[in-house]
Amino acid sequence: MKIDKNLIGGSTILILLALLDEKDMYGYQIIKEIEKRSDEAFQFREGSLYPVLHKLQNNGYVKSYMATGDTGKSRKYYQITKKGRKQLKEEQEQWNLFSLSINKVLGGSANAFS
Amino acid sequence: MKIDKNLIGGSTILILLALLDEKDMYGYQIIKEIEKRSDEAFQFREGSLYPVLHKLQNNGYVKSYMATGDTGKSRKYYQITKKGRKQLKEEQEQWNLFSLSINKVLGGSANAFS
DNA sequence: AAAATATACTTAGATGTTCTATGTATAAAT
DNA sequence: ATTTATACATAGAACATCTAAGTATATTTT
Repeated sequence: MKIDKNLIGGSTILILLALLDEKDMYGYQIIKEIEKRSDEAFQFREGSLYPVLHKLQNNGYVKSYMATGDTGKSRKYYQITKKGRKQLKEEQEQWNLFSLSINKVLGGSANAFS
Repeated sequence: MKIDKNLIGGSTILILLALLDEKDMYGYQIIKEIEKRSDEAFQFREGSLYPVLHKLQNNGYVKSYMATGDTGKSRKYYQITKKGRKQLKEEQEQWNLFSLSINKVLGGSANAFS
C-alpha cells in the first residue's frame, strides 16, 4: 500500500535530516533509499524532493557539494549541519509527541486500531 | 509543547472520523475535546476545522442536523455515516502503516529516538 | 445593568506547500 | 542504436490550511 501524500508531508524534513545524519547523500539516492527502507510505502518524486532539499539548504540545515563518485556522473551531495542536527532533534521530539497525541485522541475510541 | 501544524494536517480526517465514531458532536465541542484529549498538543481554530467538516459532509462521510441541547444555543451536530466508517477504517490502516514506515526509515539512524 | 468573555458557526482571501509536467544531460543496458 | 536508469532543476497548477473578519447568543464578571 502507498501512503497518502499529505500524511507524509509533515514529516518530510524529519526523514531527510535523519537520513543525512547517517551519511552524506545525493537527491536521487535519498529517493531510492526512502523507498527501500519503507518497503515502497513512501515514494517521493524528484519534483517534490529537490525543492525541499533547496529549502533545507536555504534554512542552513544542510550544505551541499558536487562530487564525482565511482561512476562518471556528477552528483550533488548534501551534508547535515550543526543547525540541522539541532533541528532534527526538535523534529524527533515533535514526532514522538505527535504520535503519542494521536494515540491519546484515538484512545477514547473503543475500536481504534481494531 | 504545541505540535507543528503540517504534521497534524494529514491526520485531521482520521481524528474527526474517530471522534464522530464515538458519538455525535458539534464543531466547537470537537475543538475542545481534541485539545483536552491531547493535553493541548493539538489545537484547531474554528476557521481550520469548520471547512474540513463541510468537506467531510460533501464527501458523504458525515451528515449534520441542528439541535438545541440543555442550553438555549442552537448547535450543528455531525454524525458519521456508513461511508464515513469505511473511510475511518482506511485512514486507520494508513496511519498504522505510516507510523510503522517512519520508524523503519528512521530505524537505520543510530540515534533515532535517543 | 452593563461590559466582558465564552460559546458557536461561517466564509473570503492570503498564504504556503506539494505535485505535475517538462526540460536537460549522461551512463548503462538491451 | 535505442531504450532505460540515473541525476538535477524549475515554472506553474493544484490543493490545503490559516488568518482575519463577521454574526449572534449565553454566561460571567464588574
